[in-house]
Amino acid sequence: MSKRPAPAKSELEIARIVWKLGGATVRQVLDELPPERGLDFKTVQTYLRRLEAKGYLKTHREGRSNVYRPTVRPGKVIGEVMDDLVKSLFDGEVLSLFQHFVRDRGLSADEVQKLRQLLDQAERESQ
Amino acid sequence: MSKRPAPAKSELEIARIVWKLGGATVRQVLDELPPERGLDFKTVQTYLRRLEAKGYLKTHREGRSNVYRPTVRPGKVIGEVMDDLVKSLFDGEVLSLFQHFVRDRGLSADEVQKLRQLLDQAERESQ
DNA sequence: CTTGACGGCGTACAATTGAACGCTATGATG
DNA sequence: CATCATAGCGTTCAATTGTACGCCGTCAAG
Repeated sequence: MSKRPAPAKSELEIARIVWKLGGATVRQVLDELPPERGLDFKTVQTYLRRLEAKGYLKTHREGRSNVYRPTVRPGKVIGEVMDDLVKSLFDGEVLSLFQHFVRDRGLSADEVQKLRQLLDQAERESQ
Repeated sequence: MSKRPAPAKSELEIARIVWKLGGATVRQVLDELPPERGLDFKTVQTYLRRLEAKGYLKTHREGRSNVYRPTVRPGKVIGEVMDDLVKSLFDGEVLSLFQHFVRDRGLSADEVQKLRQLLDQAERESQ
């Protein structure tokens, strides 16, 4: 059960692109990044290598490039990151997190409405 | 407008205690930490000093101890941290974050109900 | 074939983070 | 008063993170 090291923030940014593409080379990830992000090829390469080392991606050779692909469901990774954050910022109470958004930060009417829909839907599906 | 450096995770843990107490000495923070956390006095001291350096706390002498107290509203700090996270993990879409909880992670019936209440209340207050 | 571009792999390197030590001043106690 | 514990302040130190460079092999174009 020895946990993988948590992904760093920049790593997550990269991982999300790999998830979106299902699998990708350094170049493909780089092309997918907003240009104003201004990351170097080698930098992206490093992040991908690190994600592999941490166990979030696996790689296999394809031609002269490495193709990286996910080994863990995105939802699971995001879940781990969020749980950790909720634990350290909201005493593990998801509701406190929601409270922050609804009360402190404030949601737009549109967001509120969409959130209601989400809840209705989840309820219908789960009963 | 030069932003304060974001608080690190351990720092936030400490800051939350200061917020809860309204102001605190190293010793008071230490006493408030769960004992299994196992942090040393000096370590807590370091985190408090760092929070001060980053501009989240100010300190003044009281007897032989320093009392640290907040300089920024907790909601604001949490807001900054959350915004950053939502940006890097959900493309800045708060709704995607909610989606993660409602769909992927799943909320208990109780949590759903409480969340609905939050929404109702917010709506009533804001119109 | 030679050359140049591209990519892999190892390495670098400063900043930040997590955690704590040592020296020193000071206030409480025998 | 002498001693001891406590707290401050400056420092340390390894690990992680953000970002990238250099060397080396290979494939494609002249």
